Amino acid sequence: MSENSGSLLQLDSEHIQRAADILKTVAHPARLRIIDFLESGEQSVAQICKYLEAPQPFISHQLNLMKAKGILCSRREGNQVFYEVANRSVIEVIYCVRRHGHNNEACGAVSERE
Amino acid sequence: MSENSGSLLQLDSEHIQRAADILKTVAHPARLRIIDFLESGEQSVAQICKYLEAPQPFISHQLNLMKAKGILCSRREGNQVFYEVANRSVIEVIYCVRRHGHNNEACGAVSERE
DNA sequence: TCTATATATAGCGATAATGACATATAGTCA
DNA sequence: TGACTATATGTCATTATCGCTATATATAGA
Repeated sequence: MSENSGSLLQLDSEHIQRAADILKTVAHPARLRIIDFLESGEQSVAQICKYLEAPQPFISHQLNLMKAKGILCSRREGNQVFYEVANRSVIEVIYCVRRHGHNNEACGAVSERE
Repeated sequence: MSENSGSLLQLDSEHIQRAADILKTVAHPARLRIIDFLESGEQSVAQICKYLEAPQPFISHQLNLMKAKGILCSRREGNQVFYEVANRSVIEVIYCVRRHGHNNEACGAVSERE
């Protein structure tokens, strides 16, 4: 009855849309590096800026994007704001992609042409 | 010395870029559904079109995008072309995202506002 | 209150992704 | 060869994303 008959991942359209949304948000070099940096624990905006060597408004924007998607959460302490990864499973996603990269390097599966 | 000191995921800029690229390609409802559909094995373009109820040029475009990134691979048989997932780790990525979705549903971590 | 610091938001031009459509190519069979 | 089926490609308007700059807000301390 459902549109996903035959789907082993059991993704209905709602889950699909949500998954695409999360993935799209993570699929950005700066945001990946931020998540990577936060993997070891929370960091202030200033520390993240320093680590990525990027302007503060840019970082703030990326942080807010990820926070809006529930990927990060934040905590204010004085006039600093600390961000951390809200859900470890996002880290897992990146691990998977990294593993994918390695597998592909190994077998040279990147074929741009036929 | 490297730019990723402190990074536990050990992603250098090359890997970061590649990971972002893969994720960006996967981060699309139609492409997610295609991967989902192909999870159980190869399918022809026509079968994928039927499953997604989408026009053939649209599906072909999505398939070619994913093939170019090494996510899918294809095989011609007569005048049909069969596509399959080139690397199981992409499936893992989707599993992770799905798990992420579930975790977030459970704890209601999606906070659009402060 | 004023000032300094830390962070967030708004506006904008450039660029890229999306999806629809028309058309081209490849293979099969008569 | 020609007709037919299956798939791929090109064009294009719309929309979304990107990253920069200027500015706004929030907090702390004097």
